[in-house]
Amino acid sequence: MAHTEYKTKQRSVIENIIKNENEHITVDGVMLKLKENGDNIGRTTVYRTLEKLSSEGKVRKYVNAGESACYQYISDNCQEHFHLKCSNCGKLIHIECKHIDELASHIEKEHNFTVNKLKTVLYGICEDCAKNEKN
Amino acid sequence: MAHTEYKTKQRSVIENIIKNENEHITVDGVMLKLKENGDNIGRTTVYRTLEKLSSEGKVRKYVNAGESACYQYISDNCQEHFHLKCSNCGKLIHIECKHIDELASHIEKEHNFTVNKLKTVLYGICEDCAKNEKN
DNA sequence: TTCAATGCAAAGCTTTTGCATAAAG
DNA sequence: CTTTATGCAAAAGCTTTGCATTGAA
Repeated sequence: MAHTEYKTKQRSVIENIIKNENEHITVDGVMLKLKENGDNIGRTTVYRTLEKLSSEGKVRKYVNAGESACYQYISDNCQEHFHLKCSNCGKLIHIECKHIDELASHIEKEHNFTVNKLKTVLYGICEDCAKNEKN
Repeated sequence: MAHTEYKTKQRSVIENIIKNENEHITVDGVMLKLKENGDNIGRTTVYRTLEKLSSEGKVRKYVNAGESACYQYISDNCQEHFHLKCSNCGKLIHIECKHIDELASHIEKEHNFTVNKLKTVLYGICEDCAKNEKN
Protein backbone atom coordinates (compact mmCIF):
# COMPACT_ATOMS: atom_id res chain seq x y z
CA MET A 1 0.00 0.00 0.00
CA ALA A 2 0.99 3.64 0.43
CA HIS A 3 3.92 2.84 2.70
CA THR A 4 4.40 5.43 5.42
CA GLU A 5 8.01 6.29 6.13
CA TYR A 6 9.24 6.14 9.70
CA LYS A 7 11.81 8.55 11.07
CA THR A 8 14.67 6.66 12.66
CA LYS A 9 17.90 7.61 14.33
CA GLN A 10 19.91 5.45 11.92
CA ARG A 11 18.48 7.13 8.86
CA SER A 12 19.24 10.64 10.05
CA VAL A 13 22.72 9.74 11.22
CA ILE A 14 23.64 8.20 7.87
CA GLU A 15 22.06 11.07 5.98
CA ASN A 16 24.09 13.52 8.03
CA ILE A 17 27.34 11.74 7.33
CA ILE A 18 26.86 11.82 3.61
CA LYS A 19 25.62 15.40 3.71
CA ASN A 20 28.79 16.52 5.43
CA GLU A 21 31.02 14.66 3.06
CA ASN A 22 32.20 17.08 0.43
CA GLU A 23 33.49 14.31 -1.82
CA HIS A 24 32.02 10.94 -2.52
CA ILE A 25 32.06 8.20 0.08
CA THR A 26 31.83 4.44 0.06
CA VAL A 27 29.83 2.19 2.36
CA ASP A 28 33.06 1.35 4.11
CA GLY A 29 33.72 5.04 4.53
CA VAL A 30 30.35 5.52 6.15
CA MET A 31 30.95 2.53 8.43
CA LEU A 32 34.22 4.10 9.54
CA LYS A 33 32.63 7.44 10.34
CA LEU A 34 29.94 5.67 12.29
CA LYS A 35 32.55 3.85 14.33
CA GLU A 36 34.41 7.10 14.95
CA ASN A 37 31.25 8.69 16.25
CA GLY A 38 30.42 5.70 18.40
CA ASP A 39 27.31 4.97 16.39
CA ASN A 40 26.59 1.31 16.03
CA ILE A 41 24.66 0.90 12.82
CA GLY A 42 24.60 -2.23 10.73
CA ARG A 43 26.20 -2.33 7.33
CA THR A 44 22.97 -3.59 5.82
CA THR A 45 21.18 -0.49 7.01
CA VAL A 46 23.85 1.69 5.46
CA TYR A 47 23.41 -0.08 2.14
CA ARG A 48 19.65 0.19 2.31
CA THR A 49 19.69 3.84 3.31
CA LEU A 50 22.14 4.89 0.60
CA GLU A 51 20.19 2.91 -1.96
CA LYS A 52 17.02 4.64 -0.86
CA LEU A 53 18.56 8.10 -0.96
CA SER A 54 19.92 7.28 -4.36
CA SER A 55 16.56 6.24 -5.73
CA GLU A 56 15.03 9.37 -4.22
CA GLY A 57 17.56 11.43 -6.14
CA LYS A 58 19.17 12.89 -3.03
CA VAL A 59 22.38 11.04 -3.55
CA ARG A 60 24.38 10.09 -6.62
CA LYS A 61 25.73 6.60 -6.88
CA TYR A 62 28.47 5.63 -9.18
CA VAL A 63 30.78 2.73 -9.76
CA ASN A 64 34.23 2.27 -11.14
CA ALA A 65 35.95 -0.86 -12.31
CA GLY A 66 36.94 -3.10 -9.44
CA GLU A 67 35.97 -0.63 -6.76
CA SER A 68 33.14 -0.35 -4.27
CA ALA A 69 30.29 1.94 -5.18
CA CYS A 70 30.63 5.60 -4.21
CA TYR A 71 27.85 7.86 -3.06
CA GLN A 72 27.71 11.61 -3.05
CA TYR A 73 25.11 13.93 -1.62
CA ILE A 74 23.58 16.29 -4.12
CA SER A 75 23.67 19.68 -2.48
CA ASP A 76 22.37 22.88 -4.00
CA ASN A 77 25.82 24.31 -4.47
CA CYS A 78 27.09 20.99 -5.68
CA GLN A 79 29.88 21.60 -8.08
CA GLU A 80 30.02 18.58 -10.23
CA HIS A 81 33.46 17.29 -10.59
CA PHE A 82 34.65 14.55 -12.82
CA HIS A 83 37.45 12.09 -12.74
CA LEU A 84 40.71 11.31 -14.40
CA LYS A 85 42.09 7.87 -13.80
CA CYS A 86 45.66 6.95 -14.49
CA SER A 87 45.85 3.71 -16.41
CA ASN A 88 49.33 3.15 -15.11
CA CYS A 89 49.20 3.68 -11.35
CA GLY A 90 45.44 3.59 -10.91
CA LYS A 91 45.32 6.96 -9.18
CA LEU A 92 41.96 8.71 -9.30
CA ILE A 93 42.09 12.46 -9.78
CA HIS A 94 39.08 14.67 -9.08
CA ILE A 95 38.92 17.87 -11.04
CA GLU A 96 36.44 20.65 -11.30
CA CYS A 97 36.68 22.26 -14.64
CA LYS A 98 34.21 24.08 -16.80
CA HIS A 99 35.72 22.75 -20.01
CA ILE A 100 33.93 19.46 -19.67
CA ASP A 101 30.67 21.35 -19.48
CA GLU A 102 31.34 22.74 -22.90
CA LEU A 103 31.92 19.28 -24.25
CA ALA A 104 28.87 17.97 -22.42
CA SER A 105 26.59 20.67 -23.74
CA HIS A 106 27.89 20.14 -27.24
CA ILE A 107 27.23 16.42 -27.01
CA GLU A 108 23.78 17.08 -25.63
CA LYS A 109 22.89 19.47 -28.43
CA GLU A 110 24.49 17.77 -31.37
CA HIS A 111 24.47 14.14 -30.36
CA ASN A 112 21.35 14.02 -28.17
CA PHE A 113 23.12 12.39 -25.31
CA THR A 114 23.14 13.64 -21.72
CA VAL A 115 26.57 13.14 -20.23
CA ASN A 116 26.77 12.20 -16.57
CA LYS A 117 29.92 13.87 -15.38
CA LEU A 118 30.01 11.95 -12.13
CA LYS A 119 29.96 8.62 -13.84
CA THR A 120 32.37 9.55 -16.54
CA VAL A 121 36.01 8.78 -16.14
CA LEU A 122 38.66 10.00 -18.51
CA TYR A 123 41.47 7.49 -18.77
CA GLY A 124 45.03 8.38 -19.44
CA ILE A 125 48.43 8.86 -17.86
CA CYS A 126 49.03 11.12 -14.89
CA GLU A 127 51.88 13.57 -14.51
CA ASP A 128 53.99 11.39 -12.23
CA CYS A 129 53.71 8.31 -14.38
CA ALA A 130 54.48 10.32 -17.50
CA LYS A 131 57.65 11.55 -15.83
CA ASN A 132 58.69 8.11 -14.73
CA GLU A 133 58.12 6.66 -18.15
CA LYS A 134 60.60 9.09 -19.58
CA ASN A 135 63.36 7.88 -17.26
CA MET B 1 61.75 -11.93 -16.52
CA ALA B 2 61.09 -10.91 -20.12
CA HIS B 3 58.05 -13.18 -20.32
CA THR B 4 57.69 -14.86 -23.68
CA GLU B 5 54.12 -15.21 -24.83
CA TYR B 6 52.88 -18.62 -25.92
CA LYS B 7 50.35 -19.01 -28.70
CA THR B 8 47.46 -21.15 -27.56
CA LYS B 9 44.24 -22.38 -29.09
CA GLN B 10 42.21 -20.84 -26.25
CA ARG B 11 43.67 -17.40 -26.69
CA SER B 12 43.00 -17.26 -30.42
CA VAL B 13 39.47 -18.64 -30.04
CA ILE B 14 38.56 -16.03 -27.43
CA GLU B 15 40.23 -13.27 -29.40
CA ASN B 16 38.24 -14.27 -32.47
CA ILE B 17 34.97 -14.20 -30.61
CA ILE B 18 35.48 -10.69 -29.35
CA LYS B 19 36.84 -9.54 -32.70
CA ASN B 20 33.69 -10.68 -34.45
CA GLU B 21 31.44 -9.09 -31.89
CA ASN B 22 30.52 -5.70 -33.25
CA GLU B 23 29.29 -4.45 -29.89
CA HIS B 24 30.46 -5.26 -26.40
CA ILE B 25 30.23 -8.66 -24.80
CA THR B 26 30.38 -10.00 -21.26
CA VAL B 27 32.31 -12.98 -19.95
CA ASP B 28 29.04 -14.87 -19.84
CA GLY B 29 28.45 -13.92 -23.45
CA VAL B 30 31.82 -15.30 -24.42
CA MET B 31 31.14 -18.50 -22.45
CA LEU B 32 27.91 -18.92 -24.36
CA LYS B 33 29.54 -18.48 -27.75
CA LEU B 34 32.18 -20.99 -26.74
CA LYS B 35 29.54 -23.51 -25.81
CA GLU B 36 27.72 -22.89 -29.09
CA ASN B 37 30.90 -23.57 -31.00
CA GLY B 38 31.65 -26.66 -28.97
CA ASP B 39 34.78 -25.10 -27.51
CA ASN B 40 35.42 -26.08 -23.95
CA ILE B 41 37.35 -23.26 -22.39
CA GLY B 42 37.37 -22.42 -18.70
CA ARG B 43 35.80 -19.25 -17.41
CA THR B 44 39.02 -18.34 -15.67
CA THR B 45 40.86 -18.38 -18.95
CA VAL B 46 38.25 -16.12 -20.47
CA TYR B 47 38.67 -13.64 -17.63
CA ARG B 48 42.42 -13.75 -17.89
CA THR B 49 42.46 -13.40 -21.66
CA LEU B 50 40.07 -10.45 -21.71
CA GLU B 51 41.99 -8.78 -18.92
CA LYS B 52 45.18 -9.25 -20.86
CA LEU B 53 43.72 -7.89 -24.09
CA SER B 54 42.38 -4.97 -22.13
CA SER B 55 45.72 -4.11 -20.60
CA GLU B 56 47.31 -4.42 -24.03
CA GLY B 57 44.84 -1.86 -25.31
CA LYS B 58 43.26 -4.24 -27.81
CA VAL B 59 40.00 -4.39 -25.94
CA ARG B 60 37.99 -1.84 -24.06
CA LYS B 61 36.47 -2.79 -20.73
CA TYR B 62 33.32 -1.20 -19.36
CA VAL B 63 31.88 -1.39 -15.88
CA ASN B 64 28.38 -0.37 -14.91
CA ALA B 65 26.55 -0.43 -11.61
CA GLY B 66 25.35 -3.89 -10.73
CA GLU B 67 26.29 -5.38 -14.08
CA SER B 68 29.03 -7.68 -15.21
CA ALA B 69 31.89 -6.06 -17.03
CA CYS B 70 31.63 -5.68 -20.81
CA TYR B 71 34.47 -5.94 -23.25
CA GLN B 72 34.74 -4.58 -26.75
CA TYR B 73 37.37 -5.12 -29.38
CA ILE B 74 39.00 -1.92 -30.54
CA SER B 75 39.05 -2.16 -34.30
CA ASP B 76 41.03 0.07 -36.60
CA ASN B 77 37.99 2.07 -37.55
CA CYS B 78 37.52 2.92 -33.88
CA GLN B 79 40.68 4.96 -33.79
CA GLU B 80 39.20 8.27 -34.77
CA HIS B 81 36.16 8.44 -32.61
CA PHE B 82 35.23 8.01 -29.00
CA HIS B 83 32.36 6.46 -27.16
CA LEU B 84 29.23 7.28 -25.24
CA LYS B 85 27.59 4.59 -23.18
CA CYS B 86 24.02 4.81 -21.97
CA SER B 87 23.83 3.91 -18.29
CA ASN B 88 20.21 2.96 -18.69
CA CYS B 89 20.02 0.63 -21.70
CA GLY B 90 23.73 -0.08 -22.06
CA LYS B 91 23.82 1.05 -25.66
CA LEU B 92 27.23 2.05 -26.96
CA ILE B 93 27.35 5.03 -29.26
CA HIS B 94 30.34 5.79 -31.43
CA ILE B 95 30.80 9.41 -32.32
CA GLU B 96 33.35 11.29 -34.30
CA CYS B 97 33.80 14.71 -32.89
CA LYS B 98 36.70 17.06 -32.57
CA HIS B 99 35.35 18.63 -29.39
CA ILE B 100 36.88 15.99 -27.20
CA ASP B 101 40.28 16.88 -28.58
CA GLU B 102 39.85 20.38 -27.27
CA LEU B 103 39.00 19.05 -23.84
CA ALA B 104 41.90 16.63 -23.98
CA SER B 105 44.41 19.28 -24.90
CA HIS B 106 43.10 21.55 -22.17
CA ILE B 107 43.43 18.79 -19.59
CA GLU B 108 46.90 18.04 -20.78
CA LYS B 109 48.00 21.66 -20.52
CA GLU B 110 46.23 22.70 -17.35
CA HIS B 111 45.90 19.48 -15.41
CA ASN B 112 49.02 17.68 -16.61
CA PHE B 113 47.16 14.56 -17.55
CA THR B 114 47.31 12.85 -20.93
CA VAL B 115 43.86 11.61 -21.88
CA ASN B 116 43.61 8.35 -23.78
CA LYS B 117 40.61 8.75 -26.07
CA LEU B 118 40.51 5.09 -26.90
CA LYS B 119 40.06 4.02 -23.34
CA THR B 120 37.74 6.82 -22.36
CA VAL B 121 34.00 6.39 -22.32
CA LEU B 122 31.52 9.09 -21.46
CA TYR B 123 28.58 7.77 -19.48
CA GLY B 124 25.12 9.24 -19.56
CA ILE B 125 21.62 8.80 -20.90
CA CYS B 126 20.83 8.32 -24.55
CA GLU B 127 18.06 10.03 -26.48
CA ASP B 128 15.65 7.09 -26.39
CA CYS B 129 16.00 6.49 -22.69
CA ALA B 130 15.63 10.19 -21.94
CA LYS B 131 12.34 10.18 -23.83
CA ASN B 132 11.06 7.15 -21.99
CA GLU B 133 11.93 8.60 -18.63
CA LYS B 134 9.71 11.55 -19.28
CA ASN B 135 6.65 9.35 -19.72
C1' DT C 1 -1.15 -2.72 17.97
C1' DT C 2 0.54 -2.40 13.37
C1' DC C 3 3.86 -2.21 10.09
C1' DA C 4 8.28 -0.16 8.69
C1' DA C 5 13.18 -0.43 9.93
C1' DT C 6 16.99 -2.83 11.71
C1' DG C 7 20.72 -6.20 12.00
C1' DC C 8 22.68 -10.48 12.01
C1' DA C 9 23.87 -14.41 9.37
C1' DA C 10 23.62 -16.47 5.20
C1' DA C 11 23.27 -16.39 0.38
C1' DG C 12 24.37 -14.43 -4.30
C1' DC C 13 27.25 -12.60 -7.79
C1' DT C 14 31.12 -11.51 -10.27
C1' DT C 15 35.91 -11.81 -10.32
C1' DT C 16 40.46 -13.41 -8.60
C1' DT C 17 43.82 -16.75 -6.80
C1' DG C 18 46.26 -21.18 -5.50
C1' DC C 19 47.92 -25.02 -7.33
C1' DA C 20 48.48 -29.07 -9.94
C1' DT C 21 48.39 -30.29 -14.85
C1' DA C 22 48.93 -29.54 -19.69
C1' DA C 23 51.00 -27.55 -23.45
C1' DA C 24 54.15 -24.31 -25.97
C1' DG C 25 58.77 -23.20 -27.17
C1' DC D 1 63.49 -29.30 -20.25
C1' DT D 2 61.78 -24.76 -18.93
C1' DT D 3 58.30 -21.58 -18.60
C1' DT D 4 53.76 -20.06 -19.73
C1' DA D 5 48.80 -21.15 -19.98
C1' DT D 6 44.94 -23.61 -18.40
C1' DG D 7 41.19 -25.04 -15.38
C1' DC D 8 39.20 -26.61 -11.43
C1' DA D 9 37.94 -25.52 -6.86
C1' DA D 10 38.24 -22.39 -3.41
C1' DA D 11 38.59 -17.76 -1.84
C1' DA D 12 37.57 -12.91 -2.00
C1' DG D 13 34.92 -8.82 -2.28
C1' DC D 14 30.85 -6.32 -2.51
C1' DT D 15 26.00 -6.34 -2.14
C1' DT D 16 21.46 -8.34 -1.30
C1' DT D 17 18.11 -11.26 1.16
C1' DG D 18 15.64 -14.04 4.79
C1' DC D 19 13.93 -13.64 9.06
C1' DA D 20 13.31 -12.67 13.77
C1' DT D 21 13.43 -8.45 16.54
C1' DT D 22 13.01 -3.63 17.51
C1' DG D 23 10.81 0.55 17.56
C1' DA D 24 8.05 4.43 15.28
C1' DA D 25 3.36 5.92 14.69
